Amino acid sequence: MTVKRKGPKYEKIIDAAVAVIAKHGYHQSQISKIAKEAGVADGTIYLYFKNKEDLLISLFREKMGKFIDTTRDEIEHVQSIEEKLLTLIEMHFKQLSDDHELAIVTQLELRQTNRDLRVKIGEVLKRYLELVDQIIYDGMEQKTFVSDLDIRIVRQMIFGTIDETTTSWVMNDHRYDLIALAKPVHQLLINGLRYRSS
Amino acid sequence: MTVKRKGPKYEKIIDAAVAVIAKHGYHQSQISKIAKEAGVADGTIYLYFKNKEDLLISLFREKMGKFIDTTRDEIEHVQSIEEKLLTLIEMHFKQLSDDHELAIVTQLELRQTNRDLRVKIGEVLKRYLELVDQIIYDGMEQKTFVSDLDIRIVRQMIFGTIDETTTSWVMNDHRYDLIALAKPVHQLLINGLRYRSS
Amino acid sequence: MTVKRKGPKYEKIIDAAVAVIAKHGYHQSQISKIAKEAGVADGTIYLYFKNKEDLLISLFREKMGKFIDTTRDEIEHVQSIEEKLLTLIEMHFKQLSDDHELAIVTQLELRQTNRDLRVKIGEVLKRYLELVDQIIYDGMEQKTFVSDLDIRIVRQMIFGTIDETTTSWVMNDHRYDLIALAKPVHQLLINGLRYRSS
Amino acid sequence: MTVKRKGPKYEKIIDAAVAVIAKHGYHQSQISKIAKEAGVADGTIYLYFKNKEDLLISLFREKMGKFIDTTRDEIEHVQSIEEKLLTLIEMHFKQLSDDHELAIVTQLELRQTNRDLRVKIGEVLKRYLELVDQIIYDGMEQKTFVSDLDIRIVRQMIFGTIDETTTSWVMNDHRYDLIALAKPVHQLLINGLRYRSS
DNA sequence: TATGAATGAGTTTTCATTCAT
DNA sequence: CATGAATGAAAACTCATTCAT
Repeated sequence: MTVKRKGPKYEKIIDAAVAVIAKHGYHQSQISKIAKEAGVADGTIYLYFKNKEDLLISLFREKMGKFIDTTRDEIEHVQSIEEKLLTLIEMHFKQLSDDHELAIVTQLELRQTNRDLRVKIGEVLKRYLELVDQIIYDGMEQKTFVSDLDIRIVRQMIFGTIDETTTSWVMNDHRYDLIALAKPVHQLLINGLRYRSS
Repeated sequence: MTVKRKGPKYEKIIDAAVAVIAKHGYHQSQISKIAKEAGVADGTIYLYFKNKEDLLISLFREKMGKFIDTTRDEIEHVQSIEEKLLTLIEMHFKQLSDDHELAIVTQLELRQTNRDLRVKIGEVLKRYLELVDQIIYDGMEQKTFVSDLDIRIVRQMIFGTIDETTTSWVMNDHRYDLIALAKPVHQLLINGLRYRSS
Repeated sequence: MTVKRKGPKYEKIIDAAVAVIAKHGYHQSQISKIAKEAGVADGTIYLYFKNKEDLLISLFREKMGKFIDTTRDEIEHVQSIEEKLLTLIEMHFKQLSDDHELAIVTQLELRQTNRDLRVKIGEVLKRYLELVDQIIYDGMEQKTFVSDLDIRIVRQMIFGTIDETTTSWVMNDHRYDLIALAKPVHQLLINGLRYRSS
Repeated sequence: MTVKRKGPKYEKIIDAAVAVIAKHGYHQSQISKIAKEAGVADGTIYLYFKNKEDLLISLFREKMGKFIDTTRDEIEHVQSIEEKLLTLIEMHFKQLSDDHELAIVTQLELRQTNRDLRVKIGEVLKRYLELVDQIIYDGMEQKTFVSDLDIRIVRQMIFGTIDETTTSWVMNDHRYDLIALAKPVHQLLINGLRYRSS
């Protein structure tokens, strides 16, 4: 039994899942609750998704796919490496600022899943990390960035910083303006901690 | 019914929990499995812990407590701010390198818990983040670090980078030397990404 | 989650509960045993009842409801107060004689439940006691009964006598004809203990 | 391993059981709680009682034994049959009025036990019912009471009425004077319900 | 395509009882 | 005599998934 991966209900179910998970938390998001929110029967979900894990991965894949595509498009439109990094950060913060529910789901709730699911989520994230890697690589190439460092470490600093910043913002109930943090975060990543006189 | 929070079995049960969770994953770590590993009866666990959640929080509190205390002691023994930050990173990497099971549990498995438990884990982590904050604060005071930035952002960069680096290492099955990454990570945080001629 | 309170399985489960409790006793009547007797899965019971307590209360309410309705109907068809009382007693004895399992459940097993459940059972019984009260009240009104006594005491005598008689019959394994006791019990309640010459 | 059935701790444990059951209810009266109330260790209870059921039966036997002995003594001191019945009722109400805790335990809590235990309780009660039977028998002999009725039915009326009256009083939190009900209850049992002109 | 009633596997926790000290 | 730490059996309930309609 193969499943349909499109149709209006496909998206409706995914959006319902995001809404339900954001509102009730991962462990209180039963299939029946998601089905009700989507306005379909429980069984209908299994016409579009193989099982619950498949729904969650699909959710992450669909939402992150658009997230990554949009980010990539924006990055292409700017020239300098430093600006590309700034754009990446801005887009990250902006897109999650624009969709609080999605932010809750990706930063908090979907991390409560089991190891298997998280491995698959990691695979989706790879495409995003490749974006980061490309910026780092180009920056090193043209000597905008220091080039004697392991690219993985740099990637972990950039992603770790962005991710931690976003998670803190979500855990503080989106109380402050996340987008405003893009510039100082960018500056910090570029210039580092060291104080330089003059 | 109040519980005993000490005695040889208290520690034995916590260590058993770490071992079982590291081996089988959070969701496959039933009380009966932990009891068997600890060499006690299921009911004995409830003489020392109120319930399963209490066991997990206690686990985190005990292990993180030592982790934080050790880190603080080491930091006090060095003078310069930059060295203090290096020591913090080194201690973080060293302690988790020395205990792969604990690394798996804190970086991967204990993050799969529900919101309530994670909030309590967050409270334990606060003491660690205060260590970080102190270094940042002192560094800004004495102009070792740039001082025009929000201390929270700096904290999020430092902790996010360390945490992401550690998690990647765990997800790659501890295949490489984590401690060796302390220096380059430290350098990166201090100097930032910018290439500087001269 | 709201539950369905009707359908063929609803009744089937209640009847299974009566049978299982009558046979194995209250404390040996696990949900799994009742489900098996009813020919449904354990989980199905929770589609029709909120929890085990809800099943037991529903059982009592359904069975006692019919019991009371039938009794009331019969009482209405007789004219004199004394006959009404006799009918009440006869109906009580007859209905439990006709359903030994129900007699065991209501007289012995359901009294082993906790205070909360017994309070709710008491509320159902109230409707029965109102029947008794009505007879007493009418009897006093029209001077068929002595009227200078507390109605509560009279009610407690009538109900206490009927209930004790029934319980004894159940505890003696229904060995004798309960219905045959209706007339002498009635006579005793009406005439009292006193010997009256001629 | 045989148990000691006397000594100061034997009584202390029984009294503790009454107090704990009256206060917390039958199902919340764990051995450990009773032991604590009695000021002994859990294990000590098993030096005096075979098991928990044995403790409960012993409790009932001790308390009911005194109850019955006292009642019998009082009955012997009065002459007429009618007065003997009145004395029985008065003693019943008086003794439970004097010990509210005991009243709760015997009327409500100890009835929640399983069939086996209740059978054994029934055996203790037999001695009490024999007292009742004796009064009925003598009353019939000397034509104070009607003599054409089954003695069991009369016993069930008398005991059922007294028991139901007492239980109602306990369930109404001993709010009214139980002893005051002895006379009207007695009168009702003797004279019955029938209104007699002149 | 869609439904939703039915399934049944799986786990935490309590507490009477034991027995080494 | 007395202790109290340790034992381990036992049961209600949830929810992802199926399948007859």
